[in-house]
Amino acid sequence: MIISLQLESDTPLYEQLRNQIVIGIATGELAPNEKLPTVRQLAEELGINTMTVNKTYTILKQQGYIVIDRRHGAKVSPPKEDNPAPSPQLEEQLELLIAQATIQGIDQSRFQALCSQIFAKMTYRHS
Amino acid sequence: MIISLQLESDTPLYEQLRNQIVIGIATGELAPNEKLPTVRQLAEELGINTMTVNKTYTILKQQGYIVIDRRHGAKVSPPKEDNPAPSPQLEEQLELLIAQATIQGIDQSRFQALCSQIFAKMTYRHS
Amino acid sequence: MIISLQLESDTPLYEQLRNQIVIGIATGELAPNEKLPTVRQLAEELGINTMTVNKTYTILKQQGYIVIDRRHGAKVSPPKEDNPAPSPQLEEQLELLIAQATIQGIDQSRFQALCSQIFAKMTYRHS
Amino acid sequence: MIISLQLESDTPLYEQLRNQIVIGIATGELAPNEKLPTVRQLAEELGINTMTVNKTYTILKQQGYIVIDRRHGAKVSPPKEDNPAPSPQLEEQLELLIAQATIQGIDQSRFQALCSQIFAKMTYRHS
DNA sequence: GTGGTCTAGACCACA
DNA sequence: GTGGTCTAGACCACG
Repeated sequence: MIISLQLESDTPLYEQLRNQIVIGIATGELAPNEKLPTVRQLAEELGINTMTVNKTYTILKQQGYIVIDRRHGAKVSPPKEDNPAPSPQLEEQLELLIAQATIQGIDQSRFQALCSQIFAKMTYRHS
Repeated sequence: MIISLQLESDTPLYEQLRNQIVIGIATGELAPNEKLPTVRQLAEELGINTMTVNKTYTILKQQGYIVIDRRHGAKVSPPKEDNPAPSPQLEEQLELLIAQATIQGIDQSRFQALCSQIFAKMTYRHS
Repeated sequence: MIISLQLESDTPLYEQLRNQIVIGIATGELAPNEKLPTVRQLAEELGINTMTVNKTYTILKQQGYIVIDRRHGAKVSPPKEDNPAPSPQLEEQLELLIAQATIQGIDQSRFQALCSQIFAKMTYRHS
Repeated sequence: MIISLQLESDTPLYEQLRNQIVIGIATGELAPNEKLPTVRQLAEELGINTMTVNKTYTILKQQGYIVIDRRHGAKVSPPKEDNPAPSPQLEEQLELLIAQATIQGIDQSRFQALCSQIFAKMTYRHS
């Protein structure tokens, strides 16, 4: 999996990293129960500090995306059951996103098409 | 227009303010070419520092949501022509949002329904 | 409020600190909405690193014990409503504690007396 | 006796194992002077490293819960005489637990009821 | 060899 | 002046 960090960005490194891993999980590039690279490996590979990677892993663990097995390191969490109730934060963020899209001149059908296109990339399976 | 800030939130005040104004524009609560309160008025009304409001206005201007006329203060930008090409940032944010939704167990149809629901809320206020 | 850390202990510093602050809140030594010392102050006072204190504050914030206001630093959270449903972890920890007490030869009435004694120290108020 | 370990838990394996054995002793599931399985047996049964089990036994011995006889292996210690003086660690842990409960909004009567409930569960298994 | 903890010191974002 | 982020490098706990 390819990860690219922008050092000049205003979003912190640990958050950029977290986001890319989350997307990796959703697209299936990182399969459920797949082992993630060790903190040190990833830190060296990305040219950043181990503690930054460590923080990312801690957050991903807290948010339930990964699981840390003391014997084998970090693994992707097994998939969740279907949950039809979206979290309030998700709704809030989506509302803001739709507001911005609307002002940009993107109407509903265009937006829904964009969603479909992104969903097509996500091959996440609930096996 | 009612603006409520959470002083204890993780998102900075200037960003909360920016987001609420963006939503206000999208819903039509703030009409195109409508005059916004002055920095000082808004700061006092919200009980926050003028520099914070100033930063918000600067960002909104940079992002094209408002125009600042030295003589008449800040105004909401005129509406954009229909633009079928979404900005890269929008796509990126939407991708992350959809990734998180997918992992939460929300499937495409459920997500699209949520979008429709939010669009309906906006259009309703609009008219 | 007096805080004493044991550097030789096997419980990490940030956890010792977290525990003592929690007890401080419960006893009322730290009142609701009271301002906590800044990260730097506390770090210097205790002779430890700022990041250690920072980690403690982050955890306390995540667990809802404190709230971080960007303008004024960290504050004790306002008191919770009465909640008669104990968390599963609390039950689990209490079960282990009671098991150990039982093996030590402490019977139920003695244990309950000990609880009463500790409760007497807690002057926490739901104002 | 059934022992279930969570490999992904924050609490180390040797500690999980130690806790479950302590509870087993308190409930009477493991009777005084009962022989425990050998380190190798238990390790194989649980699918973990022998060093982990070894560490658990060492700790249990240090804390007086078991005695290790080189000829006959590990046995549960004989019951203690009634000892009305709780250990300082116990008090400390209980204080922290009660502090957390208090802040959660659980009052004394509710907490005492919870204690009674747990004592009842233990005594029930005991008899 | 893994992640967890801690340090000393630096710079930045926020208000 | 506050907390947030990041670094380089060290040591420890766990298995």
